[in-house]
Order: sequence, then C-alpha cells, then structure tokens
Amino acid sequence: MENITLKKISEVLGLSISTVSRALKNHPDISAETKKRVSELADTLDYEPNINAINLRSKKNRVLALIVPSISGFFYDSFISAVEEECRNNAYTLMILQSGNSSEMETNNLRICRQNRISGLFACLSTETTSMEAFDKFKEADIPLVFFDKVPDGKSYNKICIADEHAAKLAAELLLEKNKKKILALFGNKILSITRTRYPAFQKIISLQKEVITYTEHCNSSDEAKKITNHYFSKKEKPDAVFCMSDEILIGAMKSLNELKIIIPGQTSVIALSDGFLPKIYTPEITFIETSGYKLGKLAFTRMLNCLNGMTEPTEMFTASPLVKGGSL
Amino acid sequence: MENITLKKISEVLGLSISTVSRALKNHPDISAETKKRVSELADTLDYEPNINAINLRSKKNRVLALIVPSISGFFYDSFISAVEEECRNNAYTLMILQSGNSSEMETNNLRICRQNRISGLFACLSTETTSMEAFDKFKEADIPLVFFDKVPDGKSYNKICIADEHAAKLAAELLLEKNKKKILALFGNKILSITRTRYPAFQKIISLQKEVITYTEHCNSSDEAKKITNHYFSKKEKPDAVFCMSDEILIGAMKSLNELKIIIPGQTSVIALSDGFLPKIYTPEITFIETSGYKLGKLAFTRMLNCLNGMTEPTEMFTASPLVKGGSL
DNA sequence: CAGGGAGGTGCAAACGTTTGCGAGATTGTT
DNA sequence: AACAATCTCGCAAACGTTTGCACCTCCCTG
Repeated sequence: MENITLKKISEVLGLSISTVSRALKNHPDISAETKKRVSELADTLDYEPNINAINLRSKKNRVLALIVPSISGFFYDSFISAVEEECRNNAYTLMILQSGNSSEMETNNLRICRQNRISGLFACLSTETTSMEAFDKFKEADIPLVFFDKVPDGKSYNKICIADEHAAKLAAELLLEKNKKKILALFGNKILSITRTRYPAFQKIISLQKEVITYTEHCNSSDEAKKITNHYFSKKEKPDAVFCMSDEILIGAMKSLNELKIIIPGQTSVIALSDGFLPKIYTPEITFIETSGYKLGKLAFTRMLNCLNGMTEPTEMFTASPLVKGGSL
Repeated sequence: MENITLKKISEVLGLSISTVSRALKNHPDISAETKKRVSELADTLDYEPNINAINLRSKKNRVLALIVPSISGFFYDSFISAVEEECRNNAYTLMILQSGNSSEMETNNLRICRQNRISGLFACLSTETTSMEAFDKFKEADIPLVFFDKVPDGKSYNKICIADEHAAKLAAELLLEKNKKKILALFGNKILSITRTRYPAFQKIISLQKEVITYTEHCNSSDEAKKITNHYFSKKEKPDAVFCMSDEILIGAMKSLNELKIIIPGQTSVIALSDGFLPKIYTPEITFIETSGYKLGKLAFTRMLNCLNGMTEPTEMFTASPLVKGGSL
C-alpha cells in the first residue's frame, strides 16, 4: 500500500494534478462528471491528503499544544480530556507535553512547540517558572497563548481559571453558616497562583466572625497534609471542621481522620475544593465546591478558538464552581 | 518575529541554502569557519527547522499516535504519562486520541492517523470493536502497531499486557492461603480481553480448593459493583473476602462495604488488581496486585522503538505484577 | 463569419528542507 | 608546468499540495 498522492490519481485518470486537487475540493471550475470520477477513485484508493505538504504550503497547521505538569493527576487528565475532545471535533491535532514542574523541561517543551510551528498553546505554568520570556516569544509571533490553572500575573495574558475566589468564599460561608468555630484550613504551596487566590478569599470571609478560630497551614503534598491533620487531631481540643484546598490535600486529611477514627460529620466536618471524583469515593461523600477540570478545558478551548479567529485581546475567564453536597458537613 | 528559514540565514551570510543546511548538520564538507558563522547566526535568530518541510522531504515523520478509550481514568492517564515521557526523550511527537469506546470514533481516529502519516500507533481497543480491518491497513503499510490493555485475539499483533493471568492467579492464591471460604469475585464486562484472561485464571486456582465457595459476578461500572456488593453483604451469611478485578470495581465494592459499615479486614477481606493509586486512599490500605499503567507504557514504548528499528515480528509482552500489601487482607 | 463569453483544464511557482553532483579554488606532487 | 587531490561551496531536483493565470474548445450572438 503505497502512499496515494494527487499525482497518482491524476496519472490514472489522465488528468492534471491541479484538476484532481480542485475536483476533490469541489471547485466550481470542475465539471460534475470529472468530480465524480476523481472522488470515486480517491475513495477506492483510500486517498488521504498529506498534511505535511498542506501545512508547508499554507504556512499554517492545525496543531495545538498543551503543556501540563503531569498528565496523570486529579485534575489535568479531565482538563486534557475536554481539550482533546474539542480538538478532535474541530479538526485540530493536539500535542501534549509534560513539564514535570521543571522549568528546564518547560523551556524544552516550548522549543518543541516552536519547531512544530503550532497554531496555539495551552499552558499551565510549572511551579518553578519565574521568567515569562520564553512564553512571550509566542505572543510576539501572534501565536495564541491560553494559560489555565497555574497562570502568570498581569493583565497581558489569556487566563482561564476556576472561580477560585468565589469557590473559597463559598466554602468559608458554608463553614460559618454551619456554626463551625475551630477550623483547620489546609492550603497548598504559597507560590501557586491558585493558593494566592484561594487563601485570602477564604480568610476574608472567615475573619468576619471574630469568635471563629482558624488554623491555617500550607502543605506541599498529601503526606504533609496528613501529618498536619494528625497533629491537630491529636490534641484534646480538636478542630470541628477541616477545609481542604485541593484533592491532593483532601487525600492526606482524610487518611489522617480515618486512621484516627474521627467520625465525619459527627466529630468533625470536611469540605473541599475538588474536581469531584475523590469526594464520591469516601463514605460519607465529601461536600465539595466543584473545580472541574473538564469544564475548564471546554472553556479554554472556546477561548483558544476565539483567539485563532482574531479576538486577541487578553482575557481572564472563570468557570462556575457549584456546591455539591455530600454528607461530610 | 517572522519565521526564520535556511534561506533567510543564507541571504544574511551570503551563502547558499545548501551550505547553511550542511553547516547546521555538521557536514564534513563545510569549513569550521563557516559552520561557526552559521550556527551563531542561527542561534541569535532562534532558528528552528520547519518540521513539515522535513517530513515532506523525508516522507517520514516522528509522530506516534495513541488511541485510548478515555484519557482520564484509573489507568490510562499513567500509561499515557509514561509514553509521553519516552516520546519526548526520543524526539517523537505524541498524538493522543480518545475513542470513547465507540467504534465509530475509533475508525475516525484511525483516519486522522493516516492523514497525519504517523510512524507508529499505540492502540487500546474500544469495547465496541469487532473488525480489525481498519487496523490491518496500518500493518499493510508497515506502520508499527502496538496494542495495549484491551488487545485483539490472535498471534499476528504486538500486544503489551499486564500479566493478567499471573496477577489473577496470585490474588487467588493469596485468598486460599488466608483460608478464605466464601469469596465474592467481581469481574468486569465479559467482552473485555482483560476479563477473559483474568477470570479463568482466577477460577482455576480457586477451584482447586473444593470447599471454597465463590460468588462470581460481572459488572460494567462502579455503581453496578456497589449494588452487587450490597446484595451479597445484606445476607446473613456474608462473604469473608472480596476480589475486585479493577480499580473501577474496587470503588464500587468499597463504597458498599463502607456504607454497610463492614469492618475490613475484621469482617471481610478485600484484594484488588489495581494501578496503585486508589488502594492507598482507603483505611486500611487495600492489598493489591499492581497493574501499573506507567510500567505498561514504558514497555509499550520500547516495543514500539524496536518495531521502528525493524524488529517487526509480532510479540506479546507482559509487565510484572507485584503484590503490594495493605491492611485489607 | 468575427467576436465574445463560458466552461473545463493545465502550467508553473511556491512552501522549506535535504542531497547528489559538479564546479571553482587552493594546495601539493611529479 | 601540468595535473591530481582536497577543500568549499552552489545548483537543482524532489517531497505533495494549492492557486493565479493562461489556454483551449464550444456555442451563441450580432
């Protein structure tokens, strides 16, 4: 099975290459008779146009790239899933690259993107990233750049985020509403943009109630979250609620609470910000504010599409974060 | 920032395109002096060769495709993660496509692959797939095809699998060793190749002990697994062990056991075949036979590399499935 | 019959790269 | 002085596609 080209078809049919090309594109110059002959032969030969040639000629391609710390995770896999779905439906090819949260791999990935002359880039910053220089090159080249989740500061970038502020506020309000007085609040690494948004929003609401005590902690992993939770629940005065900023933290906190046989929601309540998969694993199911990677992916793609169509003004967009009630609060 | 080409560089330096091309490839024909001038300019201009042109000329490309039912999942995300890692390290580009377990999308994805003139394909069959015709076209075109997880029957394909048989046997042996007498054995859909391997292997071992009773059930989702578990544990004579063929099933079974407040491992034991993430969520951690997507991905990639280098004899390979002890057995 | 439109098709260039071949220049050998 | 060897480099073709332009053949109209 050789590769079928326009040339082959044209030779068989005794036509010129250009006629065949036009016939397949339903060009008005070509007679219906010819079109029929051409497309029938193309079908039987399983002709597929060579994308490389097309891209080369058009100086464009329909390839989008996506850089993410890790494909497998609590959140990114569903984000990617959504983006891939849209790409496929819009005849874009998706190139996924992992940065492993290393800025070296990140710049390397950006090089790969440039090599491939991608048409657009979805990017989640690695935690190590300090300089935006490499990213700015894409902007200069008019290649749409859509950041998601971990986004850079400043007004000059497209950013698609969870409504972090709203979600954190909502969680805080719920805790107050339920009359919680001693709250263990677990956040992620302070460097992360999501932490820098979620943390103050949460605190602002909580601090409205003077008599509420919050133990605020930052943790970098599930294990750290577990240790911290262990610490607070080994005291005699235990918190009456735990707030978890992310799935990763939720895992650690729940591990601790379960091991200590703390009854939920009897002895303490739990509320989390989550993609939604994990909370349903536990019994009772954890009440959470949904921070859906899937929705975020869909939104990021529509923004990308707009950029590709010329709407290049940098925009910050948010997905809604509904409350999903479990039995943990 | 225009796109830099060999032509531009050659014009600036007053050289021919071919000289520039050779200089950058360290061709012996070119003087050290010229090479230096060329590569310095290329560096400052951020020259990146146009992959489309290269591919067109060489009639090859370094693109591998991967078709998977869904990116987000208990297993595939880590498989993909491994494959992406290797692709990046070997300068291959990875194109990921989801089939959503629909054979229509699957054939559509295969068309995309052909269009892109991919060099190799990793594929996990959708549950709907009945005909291998579309896949066979790749074989005819000498495009390496490596199946993983859900693989077709027959000796004529490359297949990379979990050592399903061994894993299922191991689980069964452990259950017997621990003197379990009434085992609820939960398997997935009978159509799946993994079920067709795991099921008989498990049964064969268990049936060696005549006095052991097994309740074998097949379920298509976590929810079904939960319902079935509920059913068996609502009886007065409850099973003293539960075997879960996959993570998906484990979730359902555990949900049921936790809701019924069955104490593990006091009242019943649990053992699963799992990627390894979920078992560690629970308390006590679930004892499992590791069926690592990550390892499988690494193995699939080495097989792919061998195929690309001419070792085309179809081969079936397995990853090891070690036992990871938790506290549930 | 001349002229003109329309309908159908082909020519050739361009996209950016690689590479076989050959040409000019320099040096060394006899 | 003639010639060979070596070192540097450029020409041109090829990969498969698209597209502006020109060409040819009919047929119609005046």
